[in-house]
Amino acid sequence: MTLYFHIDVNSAYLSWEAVSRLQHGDALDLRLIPSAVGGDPKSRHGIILAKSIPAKKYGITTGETLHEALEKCPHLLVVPPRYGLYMQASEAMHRIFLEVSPYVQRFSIDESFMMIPGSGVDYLRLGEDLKTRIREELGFTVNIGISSNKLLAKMASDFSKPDALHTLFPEEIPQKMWPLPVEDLFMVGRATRPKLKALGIHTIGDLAATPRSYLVHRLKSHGEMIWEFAHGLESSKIRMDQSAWSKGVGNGTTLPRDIDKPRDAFLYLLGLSESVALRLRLGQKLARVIMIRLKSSEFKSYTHQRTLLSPTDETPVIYETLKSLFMEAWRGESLRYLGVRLTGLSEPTPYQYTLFDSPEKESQRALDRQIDALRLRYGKNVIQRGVFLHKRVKPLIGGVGEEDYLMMSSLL
DNA sequence: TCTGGGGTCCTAGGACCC
DNA sequence: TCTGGGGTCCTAGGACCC
Repeated sequence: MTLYFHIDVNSAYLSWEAVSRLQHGDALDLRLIPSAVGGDPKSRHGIILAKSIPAKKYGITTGETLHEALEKCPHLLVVPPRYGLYMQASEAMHRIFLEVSPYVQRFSIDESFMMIPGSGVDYLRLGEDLKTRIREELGFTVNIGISSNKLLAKMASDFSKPDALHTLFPEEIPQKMWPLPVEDLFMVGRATRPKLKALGIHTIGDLAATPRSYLVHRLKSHGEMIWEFAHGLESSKIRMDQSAWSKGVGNGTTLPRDIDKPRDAFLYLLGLSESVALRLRLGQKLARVIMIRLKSSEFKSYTHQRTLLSPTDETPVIYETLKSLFMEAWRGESLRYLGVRLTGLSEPTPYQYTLFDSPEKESQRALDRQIDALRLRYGKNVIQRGVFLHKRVKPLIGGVGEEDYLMMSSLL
């Protein structure tokens, strides 16, 4: 029988912070005290990203505001996130996985699936050895779930934490999975949960006992999917060699303060264009659809998009399109967030010039590439557009920092 | 000191073509 | 003047995940 493992780092960001600090001579282990990784409230990024187990005992939850967390636990130690460090830790763990099996799917920065082919494998031993190896070589703990498909392996890895190994084979479903609250099921989120409650469905077992046709009637294809999940039915394969994104790439940011002038919005859009276009070019893709996302100070979010005649990876084309999209979409209210997303991706070779492309097209692409090379070699701050001088807006906004460079560094 | 950022997939309506 | 159906593409919004 083919086996699937799901490996999940316990309190990932916080564990990695703790390990890094210990390695750099810090005597304090963040995992042993009430602590959290969180953003900066001054720039309106103040939410809890990860918490220690002692912090959890105070009722602190991921996603809540730092303000709320500090009310629950005034002596909570909060440290800022360092995404570059987390990418390194994730990479190191991934390299260990590949020594165990070539069939590894990275599901997120701290979760992976692994397929173990063949029969007669001592999977408990294999799992325990993997846990031990990660703990001894990398200094942090993981949960491992084992089953005959990815869904059940993922459900198993969530059972009890930390540093635990669980199985959830089909015959164990009634005993181990059906008693759990329905919101513990993968793909039952905060919108589906109340709908199910209204139907009298409170546990995963209740969901499994509900007629499939009834759920399809009420919840369409989503209902069908979660009914199958409740029965442990899932058969997707390991998806290998996936980049972090394959359908689209985006960057967005909550603004340090509300803005209500297009001129201010344009500066952020330029910074977002630079980072998203750089990522697109590093991934060697072109995009045909450009989308802007706006969020008002009242948290009302909306999007506007345009499909281009020919796909592009050029920063100026993306930026000019975004300005135009902004002017069409903006409802005149003050804005809290601006985001950019590029989809409709294609391969850039050979570049398809249209009849109307100007000769400057070639030189613009060459310029973009030279700037990319400089940023990769000397860091993202080595070169920036003049409009950002003496401004507080960053010339590259969003996740194009150490993390993406690290992802790409194996190519360079 | 209110509420992050980066993804995927699905649905529904309208345009457009045959 | 009115009446069709199917297929594809585009757009906007919403649900879910980490």
